Amino acid sequence: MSSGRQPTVKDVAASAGVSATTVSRVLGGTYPVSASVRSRVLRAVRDLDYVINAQARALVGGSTRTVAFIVRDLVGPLFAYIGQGVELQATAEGRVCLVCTHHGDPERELELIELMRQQQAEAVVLVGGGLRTEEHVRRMAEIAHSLDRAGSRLVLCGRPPIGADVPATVVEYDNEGGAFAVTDYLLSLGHERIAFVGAGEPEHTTTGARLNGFLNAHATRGLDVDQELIVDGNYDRESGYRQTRLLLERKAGMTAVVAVTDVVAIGVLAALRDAGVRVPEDVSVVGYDDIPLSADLNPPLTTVHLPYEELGRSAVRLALHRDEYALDQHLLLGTHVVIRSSTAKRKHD
Amino acid sequence: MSSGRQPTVKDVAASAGVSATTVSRVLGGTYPVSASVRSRVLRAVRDLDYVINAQARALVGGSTRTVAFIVRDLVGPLFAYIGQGVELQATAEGRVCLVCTHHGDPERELELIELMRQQQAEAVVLVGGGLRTEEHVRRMAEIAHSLDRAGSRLVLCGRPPIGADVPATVVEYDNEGGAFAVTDYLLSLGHERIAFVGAGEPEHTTTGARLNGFLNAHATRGLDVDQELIVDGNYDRESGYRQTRLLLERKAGMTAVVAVTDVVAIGVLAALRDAGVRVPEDVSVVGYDDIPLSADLNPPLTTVHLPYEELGRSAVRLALHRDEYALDQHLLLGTHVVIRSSTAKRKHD
DNA sequence: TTGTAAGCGTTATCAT
DNA sequence: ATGATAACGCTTACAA
Repeated sequence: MSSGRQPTVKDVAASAGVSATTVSRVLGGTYPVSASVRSRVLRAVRDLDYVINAQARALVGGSTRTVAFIVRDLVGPLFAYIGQGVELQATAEGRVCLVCTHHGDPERELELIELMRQQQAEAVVLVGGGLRTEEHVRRMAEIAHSLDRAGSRLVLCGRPPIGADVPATVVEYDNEGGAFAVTDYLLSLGHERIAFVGAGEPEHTTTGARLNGFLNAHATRGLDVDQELIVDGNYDRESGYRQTRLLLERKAGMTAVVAVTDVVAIGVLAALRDAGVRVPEDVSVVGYDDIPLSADLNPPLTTVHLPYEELGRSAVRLALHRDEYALDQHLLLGTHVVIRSSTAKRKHD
Repeated sequence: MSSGRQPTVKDVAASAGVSATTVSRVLGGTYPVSASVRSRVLRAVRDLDYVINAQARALVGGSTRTVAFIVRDLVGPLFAYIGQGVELQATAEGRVCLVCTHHGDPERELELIELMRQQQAEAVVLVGGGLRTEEHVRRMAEIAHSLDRAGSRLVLCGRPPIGADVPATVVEYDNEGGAFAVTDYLLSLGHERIAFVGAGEPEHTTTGARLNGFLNAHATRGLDVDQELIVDGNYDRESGYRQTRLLLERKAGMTAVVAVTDVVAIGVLAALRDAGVRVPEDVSVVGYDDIPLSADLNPPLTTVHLPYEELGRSAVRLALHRDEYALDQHLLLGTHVVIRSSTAKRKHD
């Protein structure tokens, strides 16, 4: 009965007493086939437990119906939500998703794009911010052209465009505007010494833009920023914790903290709590991203809301229908401040 | 110069003045090639910006070097961490990851497995619990055989085995044992009326096993469980919130709550807080999963720790090296209770 | 060491 | 409506 290998169209054809072409037509549904033949074929398919070989189909058909998304990691809440949007839209459009993580290594990111090009992905979605160095941008532009030649599409999701004549789809949210708004909110509460935690990677687009918004909010009000209050760190909870401890130890005297992300803010909150500093009575804290758990933190976190899922969905939608849109696709989604309980008016002492 | 299509081995061969076979050998590194030819080929590859077509290679080479993981959703913290483990191990083994989400729909889960079979995935990893109905188990067993015939491997990650002679790899953690331990801990604190929140899907393996552990812990001490305290719900935060409100409204009089997951526990905590019930002074709360944020909740949550990442890594490792292991692969990873601040001795009034 | 030819499983083209 | 044949891009005998 069953040999060792998988049944192919030929096996099905033989079993149904028709040609391979006919089997293909029944399965593809692209062509008229007589009812009797159709049912015989379908029966053979069931009997043999046949499934089509997607590789072979892609080889001749042209498209793999595959979308790739490349992300820092799967566990960052923000990335996960954007990834969710990517996956949902891809599935809705009948595509399969490939996923890879680069753990913050830009070199690895480039390798992964190459890998996805080998996989003939229809679109390669880069989720989250990236490096902004001249070298990196240049290589990214080259890659965009490579993908374009291959009929694929580079999509920057949560990252600014990399050049006017670079074939890429860009879907970003307003990092600078959101940071401006939330900083301005703190200033309006009377805070004058506001720390920025997580400025460690200024060439990184996300950090850079958020830091700019922070600085601009001060500049707009004619305020100077004490450089002592702008501290390093990456996107980890640990980083927020550590840097806040350092700020406290060196008696920086801030009455508010802007964390580069909600996850960092979680570390900030923990450090303050451990040091016996009350939030928001003594120090106000804000985050960025509005990850779903931020309302359940202690205290609930004031932050900037991002349309994460919409971001992922738009990225895929635009990339797959790029012929229907303008050539230089660029979508900037809005953000808004969500006020919870981690912020309060500055207490004048 | 460049035509519209992607360069192929033939183009590279022509450009380097060699045969396609030689190009393949250079790129595959599987065969001796003279240094001069090698460098000419590599130059042509760079000049033409050639990348190999993974589909075509898979078609002839046999393997796609692809691992699929199918998960409820990407944003559930536990799933994300397990998925992270899957992705890490797959990458470490030189594989590419396909990812799909079924949003809790068992029917959809089966469809996705079929899709992954078409994609010729080397292994199909099902992350998280599943249905335990006779019908579902039967179909799952069939699928395991189908995949096996196709040279692929079904992996159940966080789900019990589905039969002795079913070709599948199983990596689970001790749901029942963990639930037993954490319930026992609450009983040892003097609690007698303990609610179980999230028993809505008893045919679901995860819920079923945890509920069993909860009941056994009582039985072992010869205690009866008031059925009123076992309430419905799924795995959402909202569910935990809603069911807790109902418990309070109907004055169930519990002094402790076991939530089926940490995410549900977050809802429980929120509902208690909103009702002015203090945790742990008035009511103790425990979760399950030990998601990374559970230490940052208000108050920090006592819960059961799972080796999430290890779970995902083992799943992939075993599946890809199944020839080196026993045929019936079954790994049961341990869990342990993590005591934080959401639990306290029952106050006798 | 290198080249020729066949074949992987599918679909598109051209017959019939 | 159905079938034969070529082609997709690659690798692996087999030959030289």
